Order: sequence, then C-alpha cells, then structure tokens
Amino acid sequence: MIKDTIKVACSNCNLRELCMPLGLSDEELVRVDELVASRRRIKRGQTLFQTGEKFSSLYAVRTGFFKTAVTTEDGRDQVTGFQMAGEIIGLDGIVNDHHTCDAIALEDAEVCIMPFDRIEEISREVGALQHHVHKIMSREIVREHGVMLLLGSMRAEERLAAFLLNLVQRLQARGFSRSELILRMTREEIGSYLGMKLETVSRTFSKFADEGIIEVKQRHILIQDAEALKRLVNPQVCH
Amino acid sequence: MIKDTIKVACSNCNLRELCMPLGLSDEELVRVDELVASRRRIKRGQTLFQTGEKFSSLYAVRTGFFKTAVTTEDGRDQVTGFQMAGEIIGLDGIVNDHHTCDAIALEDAEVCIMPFDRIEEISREVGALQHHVHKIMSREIVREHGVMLLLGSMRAEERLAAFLLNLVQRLQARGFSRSELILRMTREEIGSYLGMKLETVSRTFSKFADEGIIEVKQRHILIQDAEALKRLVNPQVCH
DNA sequence: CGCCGCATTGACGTTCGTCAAGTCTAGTGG
DNA sequence: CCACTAGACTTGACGAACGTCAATGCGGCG
Repeated sequence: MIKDTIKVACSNCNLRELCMPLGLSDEELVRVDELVASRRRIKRGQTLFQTGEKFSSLYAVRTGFFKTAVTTEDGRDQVTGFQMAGEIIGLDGIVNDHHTCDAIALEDAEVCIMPFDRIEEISREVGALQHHVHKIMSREIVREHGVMLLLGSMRAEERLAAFLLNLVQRLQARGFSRSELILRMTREEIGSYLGMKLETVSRTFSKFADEGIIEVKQRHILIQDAEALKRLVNPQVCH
Repeated sequence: MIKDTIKVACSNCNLRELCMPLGLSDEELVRVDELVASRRRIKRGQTLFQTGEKFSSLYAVRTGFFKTAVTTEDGRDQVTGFQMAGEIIGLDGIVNDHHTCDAIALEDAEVCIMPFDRIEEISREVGALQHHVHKIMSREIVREHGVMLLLGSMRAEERLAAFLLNLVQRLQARGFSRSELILRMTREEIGSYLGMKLETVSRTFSKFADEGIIEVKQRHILIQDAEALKRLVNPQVCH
C-alpha cells in the first residue's frame, strides 16, 4: 500500500496563523518548516489513526473534516470532537505512546504530518513553538471542559444550540458564512457527541425549524435567529 | 493578607514519582528542584484560583483534595475533576493566560507552586521534563475523553460505579485500601461531576448497598464486591 | 441542647430513549 | 435516463429513567 504523501512548507501555508505561532523570526521559520515531514490524503470514511495504534505524530488538518471517537469494550462509542482546517489531531497519543481514540475523515481530507519527536526537538530551540504547543493542549482541555458542562448540565435544546453556535463560529473564523453551514456528520454522530439519540437530534432540529430559529434541509442549515440560539444556551441572560 | 508559603525541594519529596519524571541525572535533578518556587496551604472551602484570575503557575497537590469546576453565566456549574496528592492543577490557564475554572480545596490542603515560565525554561534544557509536561497534559485530555464517554453514554448506575472504581484505583496507587474510601465531596458535587442530581446519587448508593455491592455510611464507603461494580461499567463483558 | 448542612426517601412529572413505520436523497447499475 | 436500493432522516406512540419537590432523618458543632 502506497501512502499518498507530499513534501511541503508551513511558512507560506495559508493556514499558518491557525496552527502555527505568530511573530517568528526568519531563522525560526526555517526551523519550524522542518516540523511537517509530509502530508497525507485520507478518503472519506477512512481512519487517520485508530485506538491502540502506535503514536508517532500530531496531525494538522489542511482540508476536510474529521471526527474523533472513543469506544468502550462493549461496543458503545462516544464522539469526542469534530476537527476542521487548522486544528490539531492526535494529542491523546502522547501519554501512553499509543492512540486512545479513532480519528475518521468525514469527507476527503488532507493532513500535515508532524512527527512528535521533531516537535519536541524544535520546541526546545524555539520558545514560541514550545509555548504554542502548550497552548494547543490547554485549549483542548478547556474545550473538553465545555463539553463536560454541556453533557452534564444542559438539556437537548441547549446542547444542540450550543453545538450549532460553536460550529458556525469556527467556520466563520475560517471565512465562511456566519449563518449558513453544511453538516459533515450524521445525526447519529451529532447525537453521540452531544449525548443524545439521533431521533432526539432530529426532533430538536425540527422544533427549531418550527420556531423559525433555523431552516433545515437535510445537512444544510440556515441560521435565521442566532440570538434565539444564544438565549437557549444561556436561558437566564436576556440580550 | 499573608500567604502561607514554604521553601522546598522535589528531589527528596515522597510524591516525586507521581508528579516528576523518572531517571533524571543529578544535575537535571538540581534544575528541576528550581521548579517549585514555594508551597501554599489552602483551608477547606478556600479557592486555589478562580475563573478569570491571571494564570501564572501550575500547582502540584501535596496533601488534601481539590475539585475544579466551570460555571456558566447563568449560574449553573459543572465539576470537571477531583484532584488528589501528586496531581497537577491549572492546565486550563495556559491557553488564554487566565484561568477558566475554579479550584477549591475540599479539605485542608497544601500545593507546590510551579511558575509556568520557569517550567517552560527548564523544559527547554531538560528533555525528560519537557516530555513529562506533554504527558501530563495528554493524560488530562484522555481523562476528559473518559468523562465525556461516561456523561454521553452511560446510565446513572454505570456512572457511579465507574466513579467509585476510578477513585479507589487512584487511592490504591497512593497506598490506601482498595476496598475502603472516604468521600471528600458532597453528593451534590459527585452529581455535578457525573451529570446527575444529588438525589439520584443518593438513591444509586442505596441501591448498591441493597444489592450488597457496597456499604455506605455517610461519606464512608466500603466496596464489598468490586467485580459487580466492574460488570456494571461494562455490561456485556462477564468476568 | 438545638441548629444547620448534608443525606435519604417517597410521590409525581418531564424529558428523552425505544421501537416502529414511513420518507427522502444520493448513488448505482441496467 | 430512470428505476432501484441503501443509508440517512423524520415522525409518532409509548415507556423508562431520571429530575423535581417535599418531608424527614442524621450527625457534627457551637
């Protein structure tokens, strides 16, 4: 099996500000360019890595859309996140040198492969990169705090509202519309992430549509009343 | 207000194997000893840090027991973890230079204060420390994946069983009994962490007691049938 | 001793899961 | 090009699990 890999450089990548530290000197840029060993294409439905697989690299999403999921021994699984361009996948593997979740492409995708030993090596020389790596891991911890809050104390409508707002906000940061989005995942995957069944996801979409908050046409979502969504997430606070 | 701080060294701390990397050379040990600026005592109910507070240091729990919790604008809060001796608190603060959760002592406690800029500085020189920091952050990410799985796809009994097994396993690693434990938190705090109401926590404890799986006397828990708890967490797998 | 916070227990209601039927859409192959 | 199919989605009826509300018990501390 031939891996589809390509040689490249970060320094002129249009996603640089998303996955790399800012304000590097020219010589630092040269060092950081050595981070990405190569790229790899992953077809929709294929795994970038699987539970149990040896950890060697972090991956920066260049194009496409991923989900990560953990699985119990008895077959239940939980989607732990959705990743889009500029986001980093694979941090779970560092602690035990093996991955503890699956990363699956939800559409044809391309990632930059960053060998972790190289990350550590260059981090020791380039302080900005070192701090950047720490920030990325901290950001992931904080994101997961948010998911725990969502799963632990919100009801179905609030969860879905929070989910939509988060997605659209991340898409907007990448230059897409702040009111229109296409879901790359199924209702079941949304449900798994949000701790609800696919039927409940579907019903809640329909309810939002009935109330004129959003328009739903399969995976195409149009947000008609973002304020209403925000109110749902924060019931007490009235804007 | 006078902070209760004390000067100390990691190299002969009995918790070293819990919060520091192993196999350091003598000169590396000297460097790593510079990590801990001082210690601080926190009385039960006091905060180690609060949401919004400027981030400057990570904290290693020396004695005592903490909870961390995030709060929504409308006052709901979610316990994101419980920390005991040897565990690290404060990773949430790195990404935005401000803490995003509260850390509260559930009993009188003492922590080692490790200024983060010093951690980064020494990490650049001592590769083992650098990797250790990465592992600690990765471990926290993996732990949170587990909590997401618990919150997203388990029912009350499974959650509480998983919680008890996790607690007792961590206590055992610190030399305590593997069948007996004292809960440092209230039913409400357990419920917040596990995404259920305090009444459900109480009822589930009572149910376990009725079935002879545990013995409950207020916060004192005796695990009589650990296998039964494990079966609850993994319904399909029969030991 | 009496108070207060924490915990337990019961009765009842709501939310969401389960099961089942039916619809829509994209992709496939004749 | 169109019919066919599989997978994804929607919707309804019903029930179980858990939340809510309220009463009561218990234990530690001033």
